[in-house]
Amino acid sequence: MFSQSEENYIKAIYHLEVSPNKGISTNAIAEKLETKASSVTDMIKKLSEKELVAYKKYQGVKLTFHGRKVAANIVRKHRLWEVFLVEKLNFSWDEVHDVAEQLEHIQSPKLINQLDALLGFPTHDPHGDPIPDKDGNLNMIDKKLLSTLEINEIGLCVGVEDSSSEFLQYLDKKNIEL
Amino acid sequence: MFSQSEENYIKAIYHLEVSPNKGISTNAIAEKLETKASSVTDMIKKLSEKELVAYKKYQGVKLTFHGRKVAANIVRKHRLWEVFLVEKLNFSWDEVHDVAEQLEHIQSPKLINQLDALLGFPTHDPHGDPIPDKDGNLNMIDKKLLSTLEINEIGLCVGVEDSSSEFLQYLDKKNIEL
DNA sequence: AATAATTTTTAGACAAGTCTAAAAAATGAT
DNA sequence: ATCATTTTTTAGACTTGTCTAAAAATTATT
Repeated sequence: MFSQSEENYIKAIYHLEVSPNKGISTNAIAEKLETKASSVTDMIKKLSEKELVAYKKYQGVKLTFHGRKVAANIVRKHRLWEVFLVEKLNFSWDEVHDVAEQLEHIQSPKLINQLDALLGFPTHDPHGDPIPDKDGNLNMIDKKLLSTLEINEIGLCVGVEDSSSEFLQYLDKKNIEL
Repeated sequence: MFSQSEENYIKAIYHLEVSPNKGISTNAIAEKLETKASSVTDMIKKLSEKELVAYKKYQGVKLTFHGRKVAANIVRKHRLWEVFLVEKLNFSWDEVHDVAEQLEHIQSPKLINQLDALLGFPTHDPHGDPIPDKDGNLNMIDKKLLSTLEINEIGLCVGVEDSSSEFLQYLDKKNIEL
């Protein structure tokens, strides 16, 4: 399997890939993972050897098909654990991230499938983000920023961009929930 | 906190300590962790610096009070996760060990306390082993008759049912004492 | 008690993952 | 198009945890 570091890099690249066209810059990854650009270069080489990413010097990096599947699986685990923490263990939605960050690295397909079942096959995590299925696919829905809504325009709040505790608590105060 | 390796060593020493009197040998730890004696010596030095174990060269190693608490907490987590896997995720008792081995390293006191509650504060894991409480105490002393011990099962003799002289002298002859 | 066998420790090496500092490539500005 | 700035890569070093091989200490045997 993959080391925790490798998984963290793969996931970071996955999250940075808005469109799968252009490569992700070394600096962007370094910033996301709070590490140094030189460390990113090193790790990218290893991921490239394992064919999880396509990499050409100075050109940034892209996930391969296989890499994207691996990433989606990590995200799937992360989000299922978040649902578990909120639904079963009474965590609030702003407390789950750090723990889920650890739990996502647990290696056991059976564990995840049974957890999925225990939770009733949820489609979204507590922040409203979609949970990839076993094959790494997810159902996209069209979202717009709350700040771009017109006055009197009606919408259903389904997710947040910023999942910091401060912001989530601010939303709670404003009685905005998913 | 402690690294996974450190935690694994602490737990191994904890499990090897049948009576807290004599030190655990380097070789015994190496065998339990399927590693080499030289690696054990290296790690023991680090644990000793952190005051988790008391160590004197060539004399074996013993957990400190603090070390024993840390160990009990890891065992607590391991066994609670085992209960979770069996009770909530339909694992069978012989499937849980490897996954629990991973889950025991997750760092979140709230997670463990909530899990404990979800499971109804179980006192024993699916193998019948007792679960330490939050303070690391094994409240109920699990007593069983010596005659019911399996071959190679380890126990600490804490009392006798029959206190006749003949029986006690028989125990002396077998070098069994409290 | 002296020697043999075993256990433990030391010394030196290696892999993974990270860092700093410097070199190389790409990008931006005049 | 050239020079300056930014980004990326390389080179070398450090930490953690491991290993092998050899030295030192302990334990067992005669």
